[in-house]
Amino acid sequence: MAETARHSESRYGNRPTMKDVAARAGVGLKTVSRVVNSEPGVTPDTERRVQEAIEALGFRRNDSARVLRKGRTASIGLVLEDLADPFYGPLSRAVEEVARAHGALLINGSSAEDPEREQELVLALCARRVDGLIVIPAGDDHRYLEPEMKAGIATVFVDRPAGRVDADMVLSDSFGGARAGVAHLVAHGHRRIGFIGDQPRIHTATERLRGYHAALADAGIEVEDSWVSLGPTDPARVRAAAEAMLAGPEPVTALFAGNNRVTVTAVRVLAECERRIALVGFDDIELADLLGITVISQDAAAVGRTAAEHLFRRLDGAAHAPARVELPTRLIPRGSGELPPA
Amino acid sequence: MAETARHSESRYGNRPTMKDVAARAGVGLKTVSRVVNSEPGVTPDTERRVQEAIEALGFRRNDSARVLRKGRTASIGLVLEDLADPFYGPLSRAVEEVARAHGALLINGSSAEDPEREQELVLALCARRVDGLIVIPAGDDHRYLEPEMKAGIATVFVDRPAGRVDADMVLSDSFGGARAGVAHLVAHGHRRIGFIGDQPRIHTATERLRGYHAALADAGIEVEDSWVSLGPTDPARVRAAAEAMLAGPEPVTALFAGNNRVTVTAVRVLAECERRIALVGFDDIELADLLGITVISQDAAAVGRTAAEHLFRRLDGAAHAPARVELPTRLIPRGSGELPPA
DNA sequence: TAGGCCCTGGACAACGTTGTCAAGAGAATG
DNA sequence: CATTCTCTTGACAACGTTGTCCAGGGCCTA
Repeated sequence: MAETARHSESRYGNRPTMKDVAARAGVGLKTVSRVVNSEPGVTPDTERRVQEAIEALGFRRNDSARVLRKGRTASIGLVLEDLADPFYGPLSRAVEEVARAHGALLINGSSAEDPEREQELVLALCARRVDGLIVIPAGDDHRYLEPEMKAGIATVFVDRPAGRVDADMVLSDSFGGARAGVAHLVAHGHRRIGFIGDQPRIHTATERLRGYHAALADAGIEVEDSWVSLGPTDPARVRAAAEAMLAGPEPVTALFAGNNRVTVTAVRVLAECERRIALVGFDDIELADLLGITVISQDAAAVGRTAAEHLFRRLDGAAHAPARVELPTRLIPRGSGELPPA
Repeated sequence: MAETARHSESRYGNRPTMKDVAARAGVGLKTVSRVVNSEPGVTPDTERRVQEAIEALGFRRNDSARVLRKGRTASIGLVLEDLADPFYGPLSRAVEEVARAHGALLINGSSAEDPEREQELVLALCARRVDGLIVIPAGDDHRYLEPEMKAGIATVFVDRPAGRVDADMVLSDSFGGARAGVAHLVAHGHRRIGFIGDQPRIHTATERLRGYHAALADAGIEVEDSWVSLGPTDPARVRAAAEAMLAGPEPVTALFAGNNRVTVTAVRVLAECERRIALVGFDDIELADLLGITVISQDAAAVGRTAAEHLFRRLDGAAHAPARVELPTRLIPRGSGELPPA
C-alpha cells in the first residue's frame, strides 16, 4: 500500500518498476530482470507469472537505468547541417537504416552551418553517452572532440573533413566532380564559365572551386575574377551573383552551380533569361530530369550508409588507423550542360 | 591509485566522474555537482578549483545518471514515415527548432509506413523515457500507447489521426484541399478526372478521396470506377495507374495526384504523353513553379512547428482535453491545373 | 539413504548523478 | 562574550537496472 502511494507520486507519472512487477508476481527482483532480458534460468511457470504481472502493470523497462548500469546506450548521434535540405534527408535515412540493423536509435540535430551550434550539439550528444557520432562539420576545428574520442566515442566525419583532428572520414569527390562538370562545359565549346559556390569556410566549396580552376587550367583558359562568386547560398545572394555574371559586355555563357541550393536558384534565373545559358549543377535534384538539368550527382544515401557502416565497425572493435574514404561522383547529362555558347 | 585502476577499466573508456573531479579539486562530490549545475552557494575560489579539475580531466556530466535521478530526459521522439521524403525533412526540422528552443534533443525514426515498425520504435522511445512523442501514424490502432500516455508521456499525432486513442492531433485539411483542387479542375471544364492516391489504410488518402468525390458531387458528375486508383505510391504502380486512365476510348482529361510522390511520377508520365492532360497535385514540390505544376500546398514546417509547440505546452503542464487542430491548405495555380480538356 | 550436483531464485552492491539534511565556520546581534 | 543567523560544504540515500554470488531444493548416483 505504502508502495503504491510512493509510486503514485513518482516522477515518471507512476511507472511501475521491476520491483513492483516482482512484488506482484511474488518473485525476486532479479528474476524479473531475467525474464525481461530473456536470460536463461527461469522455469516456464515463473516466467509466465512474471509476464502476466508485466502486462497487468504496463511495465516498460527504464533504459536510462539500464544504460547507467551497462554503459552502452545503443544510440548514435548525427549532426548535420539542415534536415530540411533535400541532400540530407536521404543521408539521414540511410544512417538510420544501418543503425536500426544494429539495434541502435538515431538522435539527430541540425547545426545550421554554425560552428558553435555544432559543438553545443555534439557535446550534448556526448553527455548522453551516445555510442558513436556522425558529424557533418560546420566548423573547422574539432579539437574539442579529442577527450570524447579518447573516452571511446567513435566518430566519423562526413561530407567535409574534420579540422585538426585525426578521425575517420567519408567524403564525396568534390574536386573531381567539379572538374569533370566544368570540363564537360568546356567540351561543349564554352570558354567563359561562371562558378557560384558556398562560403569558402566550407571545405566542399573550396574543393569544388579547385576542380573548376583545374578544368579551366587543363583547357588553357585564364579565369577572370568576375566569373567566381563564393558566399551564402540563400536565393537572394545567388540570384545577384548570377545576374552579375550574365550582365555586362562579356557575360559568361555557362554556369557551374556549387550545390543544390545554388542550382535551384540558378535555374530560376536562367529561366527568365532570353539567351540560352548552359548549366551544370553539383548534386542531383528531384525532377531535374524533367527540367533537363545536367548535374554532378553524389549518392547521399551511399555516403550515409558508408559512414554508418564505418562507425559500427569501429563500435564492434575495429582499431585500424583512421581511414579516409572518397566516394565517386557521376556526371548525368540531361540537356542544360550540353547547350552551346549563346 | 586503486581508484585510477578501477576507472581505467571502466566501461566508458575511462571517463572521469564527479567523484574524480571532487578528489582532484579536494572538495566534496556535491560541490562539484553544484558547480556543474551552476547552483548557488559556492565561493568563487572553490568554483575556480573545481573548474580547473573539470578542464584538466575532461569531465563531462553523464546525462544517463542525471536522467535516472531527475526523471526528465529533455528529449522528444519523432516517428515519421520516411525522412527521405521531401515532405518530412522540413517538418522534422521545424520540430527540431522548437525542441531546441526548449532545450530538448530530438530522436527520430522512420516507420517506413509499417505499423509494426511504428510500434517498435515508439516503445523503444518510451523505454528511453523521452518526455514526449510526436507520431505520424502508420498503423490505425494506437491503444498500445495508452499505458505510456497514462504514465505521463505527452503525445501528439500529426498528419493523420490516432487510432482508437484520445490524443492531441495536428492535421492538414486533406478533405478541403482535395475538394478545392478537384473543383479547380472542374471549373476549367473537366468532367472526367482521375484520382491516384495512397493506400486506403492511410487516413489522408481516404480523406483526399472523399474531397475528390465531394467536388465531383458538387458538380453533379458521377464518378466512374476506372477513374480512381488507390495503392502503394511507388513509381511503377502509379505509372501503371496513370497509363490505364489515359488509355481506352474515354480517357480522363485531368488527373488529381494524392501526394507528392504520385505527383512526381504523374508529371513524368504526362511529359511522355502527346495530349495535354491537366494535373493538380497534393503537396508542393521543389521546382514545381518552374515546371508549372498546380498544387495544393500544405505547409510542412507549420505542421511540425504547431505539433511541437502543442507538445511542449503539454509538457509545461497544460491539461485541457485533447485538441484537434486542422491547418488549412492553399491552392497554387501554376499552369498544369488550368489546362482545358484535351 | 547419503552425498553431490545442477538448476532456479533472491539478496546485495554498483553504475553516476541529484535532493535532503546537518555540520561547521564566520558574521552579526544582544 | 554568548547567541543566533547565514553561508558554504559534504555525507548519505535514492533513482531503476544488471552483475555477482550464495542458498535451497530437487534429482541423480553410488
